[in-house]
Amino acid sequence: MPNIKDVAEKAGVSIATVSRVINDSPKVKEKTKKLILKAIKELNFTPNVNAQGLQKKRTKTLGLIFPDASSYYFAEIIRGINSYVRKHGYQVIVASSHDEEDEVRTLVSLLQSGRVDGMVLMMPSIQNVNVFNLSLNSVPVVYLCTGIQTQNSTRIIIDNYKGAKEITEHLIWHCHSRIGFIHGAPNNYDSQKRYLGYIDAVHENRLEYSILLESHGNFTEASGFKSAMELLNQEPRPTAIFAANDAMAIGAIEAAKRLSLNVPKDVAIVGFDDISTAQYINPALTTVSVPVYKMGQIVGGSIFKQLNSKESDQVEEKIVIPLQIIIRESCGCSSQGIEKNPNTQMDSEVS
Amino acid sequence: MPNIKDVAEKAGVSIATVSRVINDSPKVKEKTKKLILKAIKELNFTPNVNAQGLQKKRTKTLGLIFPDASSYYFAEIIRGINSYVRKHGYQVIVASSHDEEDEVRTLVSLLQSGRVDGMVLMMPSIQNVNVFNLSLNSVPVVYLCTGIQTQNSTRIIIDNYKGAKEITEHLIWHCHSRIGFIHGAPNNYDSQKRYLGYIDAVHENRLEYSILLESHGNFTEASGFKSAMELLNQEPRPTAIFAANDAMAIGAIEAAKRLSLNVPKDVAIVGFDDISTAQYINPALTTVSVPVYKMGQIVGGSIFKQLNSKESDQVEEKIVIPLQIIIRESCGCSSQGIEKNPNTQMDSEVS
DNA sequence: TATTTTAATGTAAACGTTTACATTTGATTT
DNA sequence: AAATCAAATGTAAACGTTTACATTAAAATA
Repeated sequence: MPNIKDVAEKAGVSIATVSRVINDSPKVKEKTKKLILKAIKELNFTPNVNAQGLQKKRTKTLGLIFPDASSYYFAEIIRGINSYVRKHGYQVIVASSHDEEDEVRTLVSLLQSGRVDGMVLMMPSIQNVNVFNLSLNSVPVVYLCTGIQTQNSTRIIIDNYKGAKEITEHLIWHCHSRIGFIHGAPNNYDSQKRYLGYIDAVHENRLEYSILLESHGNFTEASGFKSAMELLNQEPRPTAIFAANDAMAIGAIEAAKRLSLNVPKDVAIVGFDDISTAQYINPALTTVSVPVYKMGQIVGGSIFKQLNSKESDQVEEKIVIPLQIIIRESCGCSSQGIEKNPNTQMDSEVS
Repeated sequence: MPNIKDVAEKAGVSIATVSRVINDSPKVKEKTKKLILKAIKELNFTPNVNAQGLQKKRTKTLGLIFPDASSYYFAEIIRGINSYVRKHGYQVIVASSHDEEDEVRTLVSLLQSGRVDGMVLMMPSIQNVNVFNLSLNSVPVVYLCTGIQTQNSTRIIIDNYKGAKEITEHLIWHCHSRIGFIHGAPNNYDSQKRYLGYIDAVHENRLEYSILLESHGNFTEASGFKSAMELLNQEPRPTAIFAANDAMAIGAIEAAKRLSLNVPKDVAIVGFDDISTAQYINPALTTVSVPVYKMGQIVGGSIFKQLNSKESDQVEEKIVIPLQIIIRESCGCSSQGIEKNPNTQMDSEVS
């Protein structure tokens, strides 16, 4: 594999000059530049990133850490981040991990070893907050969908609260008064915020409330099935269920079918996320759409902003991404959307 | 950030000895080893990977290149590869790209720049075969789901042919005699192999065949819809359709519904891949399941095998992964599977 | 033309490791 | 106790870049 020295020899210049054209420094005569470019092309030379990284302390690599479970977000967000970031010549290292300790270890080692210039951390679980403020100083880190707020880092979250409140209000608009809620995994940030949106909508509209209307899942379809079973076997049973994510909503729909209940007539069911399956199940799922791909762009943008700012002027930042509720059939609106509730736009940002 | 020198000073030894314990060389006295380990822990030292990579010419990083489109495989295969590879202390760089040229550029630069020790290349499109044999010599590369066979590289493919043939035969077992086929993207390797399986099943069973039974999509749901429309508007219309992937099969089901045809009564529809949506649509989709996660393991294993072998004894290898057909409702079997065709196990490997 | 100024290029040290080789230490044999 | 050998450690060069500083070449001024 050719190195900078080979290029220098071939072009009849010093390696410093070659390095200058690689990093396109302005101070190289046009003629020599051409010469060097030609040599580079002829030798098919590519600078060694390890050597560059060693010198510059910049690797042009970003690290992403994702929870093992949420493979739907996974693909889309990676794509979003990747497509944005590659325009700037950056690469992306991904690491998924199940347990949190594992995750932190990976994270710290990626950063400390100089492998990455910045990190994106998706950490929806809210335990072990303290593990963090660790050693991430001076390295750009973006926290995605997490309750943790650390100093000098940016946090990007989706407007869970507003989305949940609006979709609950949509159910209320359908004249439901006993609305059940299925929680996601315990300690999960998103789930908790969604619950807050639900409960506020319920209270503000003076609906009936009881602890019996709450059930606890863990974001899987199976847990949604089980939780819905519990809710629907009560007397009187809820006339609507809001599950903290789509997978559980789908499980809930199965449960309703199992109990020979018609969705949405006997019980309306809505979810959160707008996973691709949502539009295909029967009835098509009314849910809150999370613009995962766009999120990727925002994440990338934020990292670069941090990368290009002085250490001193790094500020905490919190970016809230607005969501949109998607009306389909499972809420009781017809599939053609004739009965559509007009009050579904989201523009403010509360969380 | 502390470096090896700091550790050496703190432990009162030379950097060479520290390096030895980092790479756990056997020739360090137990006592000094303990001393050094302690210093490492106290300083919270992590070796700089750029410096290591520069010296050792090993980065402990693998590159994955994926086509931009197939985001379903994406997540699962990454997870599989990642989980396998991290046990060996490796990281994974992902790059997705739409056009092929882009892809090749990324690939070559990743390799030449010393960023990765090996590559996984998912390249289902069969054009530009020549672009390849380029400069990938001596670097472990695994080609995934591609028709390209290069020297000194491993190719891992799924048993498209057998899966397609079996699912077609399943339709024949249901007494269908006019079976339509919807092609995937032009030049796509998987699609072509699946077509071969289809056509052989049709011919071997002496079914009616006509070019009118073929239609061309591009793997998207929309294209499946359009292609199915063409097929179903013919007279006499096919009584069954095999789409080269699930997304198109789902589109085809929509098309049937639009034409007020009952699936599977009026027309049976089957797909390929077993994407997660497949089990939720109505009717649930009969399809061929591709064990994506397991594929990841196999890929990782193959890369390591290459990494640990001498340059000389690298051999071409072709690994064929067996698939399994999943009987659901859209073929005409009842959802309980009472009518299940017993002849659905796959054990041999032909492709 | 001689002198100053500016632009272009070159020299060499640094970045943080690994490792062949040299040296020291300690144990074993005579 | 001296001589030999093995084990443990240290020294220094190398990996391929970047960049501050030094030098040379070219242009502008006197």
